[in-house]
Amino acid sequence: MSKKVSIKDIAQTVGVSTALVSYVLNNKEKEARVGKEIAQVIRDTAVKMGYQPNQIAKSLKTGKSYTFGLIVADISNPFFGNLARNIEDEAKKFNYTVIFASSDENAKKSQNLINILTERQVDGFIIAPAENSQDQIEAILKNNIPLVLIDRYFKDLGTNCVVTNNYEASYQAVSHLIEAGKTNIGMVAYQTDLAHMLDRKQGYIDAIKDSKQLKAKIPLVKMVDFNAGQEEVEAGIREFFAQNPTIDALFFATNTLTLKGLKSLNKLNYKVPDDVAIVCFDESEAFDFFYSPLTYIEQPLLEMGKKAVQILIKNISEKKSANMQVSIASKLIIRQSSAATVKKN
Amino acid sequence: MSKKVSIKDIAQTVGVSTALVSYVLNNKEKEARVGKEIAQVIRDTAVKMGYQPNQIAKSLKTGKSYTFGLIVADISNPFFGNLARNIEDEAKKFNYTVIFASSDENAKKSQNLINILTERQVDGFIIAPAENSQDQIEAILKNNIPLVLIDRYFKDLGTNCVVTNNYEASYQAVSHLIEAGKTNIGMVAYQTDLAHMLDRKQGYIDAIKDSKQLKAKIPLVKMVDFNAGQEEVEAGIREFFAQNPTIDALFFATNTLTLKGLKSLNKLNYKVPDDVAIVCFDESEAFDFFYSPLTYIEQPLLEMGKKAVQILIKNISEKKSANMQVSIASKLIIRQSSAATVKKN
DNA sequence: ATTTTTATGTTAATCGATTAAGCATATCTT
DNA sequence: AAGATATGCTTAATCGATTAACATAAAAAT
Repeated sequence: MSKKVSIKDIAQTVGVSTALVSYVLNNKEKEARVGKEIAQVIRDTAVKMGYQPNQIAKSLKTGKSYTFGLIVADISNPFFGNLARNIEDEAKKFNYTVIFASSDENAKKSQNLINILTERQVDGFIIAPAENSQDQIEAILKNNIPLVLIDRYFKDLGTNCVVTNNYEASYQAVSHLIEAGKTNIGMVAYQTDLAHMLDRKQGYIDAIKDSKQLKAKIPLVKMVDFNAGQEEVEAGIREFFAQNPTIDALFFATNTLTLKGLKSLNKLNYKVPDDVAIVCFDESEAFDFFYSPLTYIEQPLLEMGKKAVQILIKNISEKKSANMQVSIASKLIIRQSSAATVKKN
Repeated sequence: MSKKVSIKDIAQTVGVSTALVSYVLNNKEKEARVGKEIAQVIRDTAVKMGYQPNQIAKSLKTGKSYTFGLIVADISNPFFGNLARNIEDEAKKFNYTVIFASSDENAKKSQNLINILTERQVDGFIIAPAENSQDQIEAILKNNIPLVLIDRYFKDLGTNCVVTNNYEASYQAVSHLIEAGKTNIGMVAYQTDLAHMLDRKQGYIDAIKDSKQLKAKIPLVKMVDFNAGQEEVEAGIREFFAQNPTIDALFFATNTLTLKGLKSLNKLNYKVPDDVAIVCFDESEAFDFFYSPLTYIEQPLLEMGKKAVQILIKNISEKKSANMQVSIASKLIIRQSSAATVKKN
């Protein structure tokens, strides 16, 4: 390492104290009443010597790292990748940098990541919490580290969170299927207690129950494990149809489930939308290429990312947890996969 | 912030010096000849008080941040998201943490990110360099900060890099199209001087020229701007066909180009593979759902990510740049979109 | 000619660790 | 018994900044 230039080096070259250099380079000349000429000399010398402040030293002294930790389930999932990108961009506006980490929906990993990031003195966390990570979240709060949950949240924890209107969006999506004439709508969801998933489920259930059109108002939900691979999902769907042969529409709870589900339907030779209509939560580049373009719920990832950062920054600067629960509306994008049933005679 | 527990707090509680605490908590009891009993007391107290080392302070003293910077074009692009994930996992094995940033193929942004990360004292960089960022890379090298380029590289810079065999993979892919009976194979590529793209182009060109089968050995390459949206790509492809009406196969240079290209082909009503056969570099979840599943070049993202981290760690620990150029072979996945032409009569 | 201001700088403590060097005691050697 | 060795712990400098408190010379005021 070709020894980096420090404030001390500049001070020596110019022939002043390090204090002066610090004041000037932090634009505190006014408060510190630094002479105009010497200030200019210091600035010029800093540039000439290629000075780059040591953010680590700065952080140690000021207690602010200008970094936050982003913990998602899996950064390679485009849903989180997109979210991460929006968070990154917004964070940059406030001179913040983001350390990311993937928890794989695993509470143990999650705890480990939180520890690592805490040791690194992140100024705050943005977390899409894994199941059973409630204690961890509470611990962060107790340590007074600013925190915003994103995508998921815990009902009985009054933490900051930014989510979409899971219940309403699901309700609307399912209602749309009902209006399209579907009479046996099943839902495929992840087996989890995470509130956002329960909300989506409840939205589905209530839409079914509230329906004036449906004769059989019996919700049919197929649960699949979070870490289920293609085979498990396929087996689940096969079973689902076996138990409920009259299903004529499926509502998928996430993009990953949808992708595996569609592959399963292809294999099982179900035609969309004639045999089964489809609506799904989240989007995917792939949905545009399915032979019957998918109707999906588009989440406001840009707004969610932005908002999460803004709340976090606010919390950091005001150092009291304002506890904002923000819900941003999703949008149902209607396409072919949920086309109205044509009456056959 | 409920004041964090420091080594000093532990020292006071136990009634020893901070040095002793430091030695014990860093498992240097042997070297420092710390008494067995007191060591245990220190350890217990640390746990009881919930001590978490301040990594920032540690970094300042030791000069190692156990962090590296990952700069890619766009973390929301699944290609980079996947790479990032693999890098994250491998880094974790060495107790490293990753700060990520997206350069948007923009040299100015890239320089800005490099500065920010340098100030944060990252121990090393993994970069998928943007066009015209050669100087920046050289500057990092001159500063003796360990660096590994990934995905892309610069021909005349002897830096560490981990890439796939772009030339050979393209050559093989195009040869496959030729064998499948295609006679007018066009390539759609990004307009850039980045070596990996030139390699892909050259692979295409040479495969055409070396062919024994082809009558017209004239390479046809359509260039598209890096930041081209759907419309520009569509216009480009329309033009491409207008100028070369006999094109019966297209080789796309990246996943993003492919996605836009396929949408364009759909709009222009070309059928795959009958009107145009398709092969593309990179993969995408979407490729599985195209009506004619795509033949594509699968890059070894896991190996690339791992290798990049390993080289970086090695460079960091040995503090001399070994300069390894690693190329890992891609794999051609053949599916319907490049099916052999059936002779019509 | 003092005293007060004003203008400019410097000193030194501090953030939370690490670690070489030093200082007692105790235990061996021969 | 006297020096050598081992054991156990402390001191204090250091990493690269920030910043409150203090210092001093020149200009202005009285």
